[in-house]
Amino acid sequence: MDQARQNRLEARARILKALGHPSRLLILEELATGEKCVAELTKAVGSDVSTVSKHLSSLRNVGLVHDHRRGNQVFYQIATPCVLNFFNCVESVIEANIQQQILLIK
Amino acid sequence: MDQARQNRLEARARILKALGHPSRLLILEELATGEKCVAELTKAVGSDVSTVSKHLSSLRNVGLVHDHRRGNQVFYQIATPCVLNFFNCVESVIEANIQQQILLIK
DNA sequence: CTACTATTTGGCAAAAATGCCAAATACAAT
DNA sequence: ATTGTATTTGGCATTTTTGCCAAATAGTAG
Repeated sequence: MDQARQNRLEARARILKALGHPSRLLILEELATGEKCVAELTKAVGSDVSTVSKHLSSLRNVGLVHDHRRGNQVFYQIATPCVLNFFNCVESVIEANIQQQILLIK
Repeated sequence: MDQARQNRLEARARILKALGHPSRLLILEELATGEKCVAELTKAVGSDVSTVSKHLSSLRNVGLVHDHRRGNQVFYQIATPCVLNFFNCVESVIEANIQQQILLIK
């Protein structure tokens, strides 16, 4: 496999891996309606604030969200609207699974 | 957070997690042109056949691919065409990253 | 049945991800 | 400067993922 293809696949995988966690998906859903600060997201997720902060770092590191400080709080927002297309893509796979009785809920 | 939402997020995360590995993305790309047997995919990936077999299990377990045996080989195919939409989604995020100089290649 | 090819599974060690607490940092207000 | 609130980082234990080898299983052919 050539190096360019390898790099491209790794870049894609990094983004998808960042999406592969329920809390991080929840965060993106919360941000879909507009920017939110860490405290708000922490409340929505229900984990320790340090845990949520690290999830946010994961999302930021692959360019899925942006952040900016206002006063002493940090607000996160979805980086590009197209991120939300993921949900449609995933949902159609889940739909197909249901019809084929592949249960993803464990 | 209500249980239904939690379940939905976990189902989505499971699919995205399965997509979060370069070899598994390569496999899906290979399958985009039509079904292939394990040996062919193993050659494309370049890992041990047992490793590739486990990657294929991951993809099958979340309903991204189907398999069927013909003779003594097993052929894999993409389960639903919409899976390929993922690549477009990811690519648009990568594009945005490049413009903002977030490098995903390490 | 035996030999052969193709694939999967078990087992294991190494690596990465997860989530908490405690400590550090950033900023605001007094 | 000190205190208080908001967020991030360090450290660490636990869990999960990864990838190889060896062994088991599935099927074909002689």
